[in-house]
Amino acid sequence: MNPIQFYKCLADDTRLRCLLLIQAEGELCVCELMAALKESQPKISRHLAQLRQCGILSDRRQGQWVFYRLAPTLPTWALEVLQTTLAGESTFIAKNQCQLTQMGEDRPKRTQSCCS
Amino acid sequence: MNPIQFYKCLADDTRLRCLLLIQAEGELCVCELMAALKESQPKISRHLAQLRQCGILSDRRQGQWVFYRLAPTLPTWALEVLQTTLAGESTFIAKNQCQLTQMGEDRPKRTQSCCS
DNA sequence: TCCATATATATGTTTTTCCATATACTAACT
DNA sequence: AGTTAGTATATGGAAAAACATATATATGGA
Repeated sequence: MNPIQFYKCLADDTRLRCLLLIQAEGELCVCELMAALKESQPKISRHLAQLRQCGILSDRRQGQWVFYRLAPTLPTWALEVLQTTLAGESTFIAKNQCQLTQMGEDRPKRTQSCCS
Repeated sequence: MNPIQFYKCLADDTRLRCLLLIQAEGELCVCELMAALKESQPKISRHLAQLRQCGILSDRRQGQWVFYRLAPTLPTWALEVLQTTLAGESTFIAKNQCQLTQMGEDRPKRTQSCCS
């Protein structure tokens, strides 16, 4: 993981919020991030694609939804950077977490990967 | 410290090298960073000014030289991010550190801040 | 005046965003 | 099974915005 490429990924409002939310929640799909950030679908999708191509996120499809999580191959130092940021600036995504919970029953249900 | 502003500062090759070098060495002046990075004076100076304006670096003048160090007001999480990066990607600045030592006796001498 | 550093302007490049459209999957109906 | 409609996500292309760099010039201290 090239540190410049990594930090360029964190240096955008949309991407950093997505990353910290995914880190806090474990796994999120595009429509959940749209709701949490109140941003358009292409915008969210574009940034997630960039994060995936850089090796920061990995995705899995479950039916119509695509769920994103932190890539298991992410170097330890990069994971620590994300954890440190979330711990030190937890208020940064507070509003987004609130807006995520407001989805209520509209949030897609996760099925375990064993029997999807 | 706004995390987006912070990460934008790290998301540039020149700035990240300067930051990690300063962190590794404690304190460096413009001409030392010019030698370590083999970059022009205005380029180095401009990036250092940005890092200072963002509150990541602080400077002190000693004679003709201006020394930069990490700002004492830097939030803990931001300092930890820098430390984690340096520890995890120490080879990133290896060549720059080598080029810095090649300055030899041309490196400006530090006098303690008490009697500058 | 000389040296180290800072800044202004202009320019070229990268990044971000928007709109439209394409793909992938599901459900319902026949 | 095949067709149609609906939902979720991805992507191509163009316009706009942000960023980095080079050259020239200014400042400030010895």
